[in-house]
Amino acid sequence: MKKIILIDDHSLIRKALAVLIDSFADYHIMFGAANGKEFIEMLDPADLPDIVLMDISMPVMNGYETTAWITQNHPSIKVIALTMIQDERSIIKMLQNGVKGFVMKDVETEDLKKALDDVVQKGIYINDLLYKNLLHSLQGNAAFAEDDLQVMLELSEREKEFLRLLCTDKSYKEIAASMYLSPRTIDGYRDHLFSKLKVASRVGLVMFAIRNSIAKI
Amino acid sequence: MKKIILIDDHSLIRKALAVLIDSFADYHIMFGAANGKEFIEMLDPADLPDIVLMDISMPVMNGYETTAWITQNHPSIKVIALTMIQDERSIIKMLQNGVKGFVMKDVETEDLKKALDDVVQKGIYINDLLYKNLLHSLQGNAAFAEDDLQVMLELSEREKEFLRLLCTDKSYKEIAASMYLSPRTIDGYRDHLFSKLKVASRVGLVMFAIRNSIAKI
DNA sequence: TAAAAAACGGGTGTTTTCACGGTTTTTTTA
DNA sequence: TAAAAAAACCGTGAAAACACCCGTTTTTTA
Repeated sequence: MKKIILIDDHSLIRKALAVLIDSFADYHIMFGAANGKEFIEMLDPADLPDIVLMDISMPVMNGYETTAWITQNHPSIKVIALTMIQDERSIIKMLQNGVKGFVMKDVETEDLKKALDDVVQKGIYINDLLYKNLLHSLQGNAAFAEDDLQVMLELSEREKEFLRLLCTDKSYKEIAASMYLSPRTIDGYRDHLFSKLKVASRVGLVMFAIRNSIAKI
Repeated sequence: MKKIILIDDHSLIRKALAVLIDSFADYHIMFGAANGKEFIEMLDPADLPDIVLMDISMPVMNGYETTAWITQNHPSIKVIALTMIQDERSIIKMLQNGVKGFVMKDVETEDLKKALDDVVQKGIYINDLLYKNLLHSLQGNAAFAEDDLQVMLELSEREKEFLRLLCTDKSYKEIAASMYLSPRTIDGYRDHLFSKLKVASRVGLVMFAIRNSIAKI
């Protein structure tokens, strides 16, 4: 009997997947969490799961960060990513953080079962050539934002929100209004990020936000 | 005997591909061009090729623009894209512009032959599941920069060069120095692009450049 | 070859951004 | 629960960005 934890901010999806997976003979759901932070709080180090099914985009602590944390702290846990979209950058970033498989959210029951079985038996699940290609192209591709990863993990939600707003035509004054903060505070955010991200202008911050998918293109 | 034209700014690649393709029994190269502009100038409307093998990144008139022109003006010509990288956005944009197949530049001889045969016989060449997936995801994906395409085609090389430089920490003064222009001229470029791209700040220009792959992330 | 368009350079003034110096309040954590 | 860390806040002045006006030269096109 393999133990599974679900992490997804949509409770409906958690519920549906829980029912589905509990119907499989060899698997049962330990619990579900709405995001990485909640997961870490609920996790009992004395009773670890075999597999974590993880959504990528979540508030508070997203799939990248949570996968990185699991790989770091509990490498025996296998992470399978739940994705809606087949975005190359997301997939590559999840692979870099140690994910062992991908399952589309609109997947058929058998495919989900196969993903679980494969990860248990082979340690990895590749559902089609797309990921093989990506995996392959990843190896020959050194031009990735490796350096950014550590910095990314140190950003607060408020800072990420600020970075998203930077990627618009808004002035700092307007951004301050959007965030219900004084323009002076925004100045502090900016100056702080300048030194944290080692850039010297708003454009530098924008480029960082884009590179790391904090802001949508 | 099918007629082929090669468009690639690297003359060595043109040469190599020409020799290779001329060795195939059923194909011969009409001529090669270094970019889209040169191709259009050399093209004889009374003697059109069956297939154009097109590089994506070229100076003066790139693969997107040239493919769009061909699809518009000579829809009977089948375009096969020559790519070095499997970048999702590039592929989607080429598909949107009417490309009929993709061939990696480091492809095996047989694969190139098969691409040509498939495009002649079936009208399309899909070398693996990657592109099937992309094609599929394209249909369900409305969130694409359709509106930008027309504007993109109206940008001069100098403007694109300027947009690339905008995506850095450089000030306008430094950009002017890089382009060997007066800061006043740069001001003009900026103001002109503001109205052309309907944005009101440097960040707006940067976002446009990123969206349309003018600047690399 | 005249007209149109694109590229280039300029002046002036306002607004925004950035650098540098800080303080106070809230939240974490040892 | 006290100390440390973080988040929020602020003033000033110089530098950069932006808005709006303008003319000249080169290239394209009709």
